[in-house]
Amino acid sequence: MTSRKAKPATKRPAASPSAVPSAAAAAAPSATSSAAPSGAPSGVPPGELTASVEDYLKAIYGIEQGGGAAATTDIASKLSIAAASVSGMVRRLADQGLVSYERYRGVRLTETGRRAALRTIRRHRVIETYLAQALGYPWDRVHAEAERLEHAVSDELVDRMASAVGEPETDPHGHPIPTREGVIDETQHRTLSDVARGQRSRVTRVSDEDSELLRYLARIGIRPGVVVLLSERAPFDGPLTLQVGKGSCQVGPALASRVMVELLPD
Amino acid sequence: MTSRKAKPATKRPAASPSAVPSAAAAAAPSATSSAAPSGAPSGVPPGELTASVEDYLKAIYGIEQGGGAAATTDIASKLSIAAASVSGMVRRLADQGLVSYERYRGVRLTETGRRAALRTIRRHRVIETYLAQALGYPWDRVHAEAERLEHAVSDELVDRMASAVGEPETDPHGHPIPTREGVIDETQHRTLSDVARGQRSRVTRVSDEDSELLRYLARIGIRPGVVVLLSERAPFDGPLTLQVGKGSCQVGPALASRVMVELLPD
DNA sequence: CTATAATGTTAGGGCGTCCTAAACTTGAAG
DNA sequence: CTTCAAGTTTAGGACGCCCTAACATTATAG
Repeated sequence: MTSRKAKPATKRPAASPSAVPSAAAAAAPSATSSAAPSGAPSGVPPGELTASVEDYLKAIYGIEQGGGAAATTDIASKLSIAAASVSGMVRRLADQGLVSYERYRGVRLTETGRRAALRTIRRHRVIETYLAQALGYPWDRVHAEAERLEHAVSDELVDRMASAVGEPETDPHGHPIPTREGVIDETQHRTLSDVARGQRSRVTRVSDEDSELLRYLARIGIRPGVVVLLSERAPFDGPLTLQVGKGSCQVGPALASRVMVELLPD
Repeated sequence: MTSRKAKPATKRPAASPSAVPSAAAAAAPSATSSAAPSGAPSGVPPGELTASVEDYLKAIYGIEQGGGAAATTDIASKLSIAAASVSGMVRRLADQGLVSYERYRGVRLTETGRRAALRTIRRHRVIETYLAQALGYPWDRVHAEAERLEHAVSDELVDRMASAVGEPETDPHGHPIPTREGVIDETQHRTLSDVARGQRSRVTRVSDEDSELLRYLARIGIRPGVVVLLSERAPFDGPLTLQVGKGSCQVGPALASRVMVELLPD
């Protein structure tokens, strides 16, 4: 439950007395796990989600962050599976009350689904951070390891790992770690591609899934916290010239779009 | 994301565990089904075993340690599944060359199966040790956590954990940890039940699966390394009286049979 | 050396997850 | 408004792993 309180009763669309608010159904933010006799189709003992389901929820969460509902094909490509398989699974997720779903219209996480997604994301990022800080894992390999471990660790272990590395707020790639309570910073950052010529910016996050990209970024000195000056940008989506530390380098748009930054004054 | 999609079977060559002392291997009399039949790629690149398969191999290894071939029902009860399910799985294990199997005659690990089992056992025990030593896990809870993690960790992570806690030779319950190369101390220890009255012995290992038992053992001071004097033994499989440290206690045969010891000279 | 008990296997299902092929929806372009 | 491509769903399979029932084999006891 990240968005404090959120919508339940407070956010009704004003005076309109028309008591036919469409299928507001899925919203039903029935508190935690308990009964929820009315809306909930079939209960899922929390913590009983399969690895697959957790992967779907994570994927859907990620897609929703960049727009409205998650489309079948987007989910499919993010998970590297066939779109047809997604259709089937999505129905099951809906049956479990984790997503709301209208055929041909995409998927949205319910509050329950969102919480489950954030729990998995927390696990993933805590594990990544722990591996890097406590076990000296290189930052380009923590993702793959966390991808498997996130489905196997207990809440207790995650909490112990988090506290062992000082309750970190971001993972090694700069992504925010949800709290135990499911609160996460959802600020959208712009990427290096959005930075104007002459602008200085500070790297906040980098895409973490591509190991090779991460190794390259490390080599040219780009990691969260580093300040970058975009000194030149070739036209037609050409390469950008960057000043990083006391060196400089040129990067293509594919890389630039994977580096998130915040603009610095002046 | 997890890349499923196992179409072009192009996985890593699965780093072979270096110096393996000769593979006496499956050259045994008429190995059931040695190689993959033509056509269907039924070969299993090592390291691609499912969690279930790893559990079976571990169970079979454990049963073989206490006698010859592993019986279907023993495997079933160790894994808490129906005997019929074991029959089916065992056939699949044989197809993969992990066990040799003769109907109605029980199962034996092949050399390949044995190595796989030991790798899983190494993972399990390294994880247990790491959790206890590096993260302060209580010894009665490491087993359950390791039981899930053992199927998810990479070899690299296991090695890093092992080296972080000083390449331990035993887990927190005293069980020997196989080396990377699959070498393990298979000495059979006697249990407290086998100790004669007046004998002193040193605890070497304790059964690790029962969390309650472990808590109780901790309470009465029994852990690997501790010296115990068996001062009294009631007849008819009755309780034993032990001197542990400067205290004394009485324990029943169920507990005594779960504590492994080595006898001390008088 | 038979009965019967213990043990093991086959038959027939079910669930979860994935796949390909084929049909259907939707939305945008003509 | 029709047409078509892109996106989505259904149909029909497959595989892994589990289950219960029923049947087969082996072991044991009289």
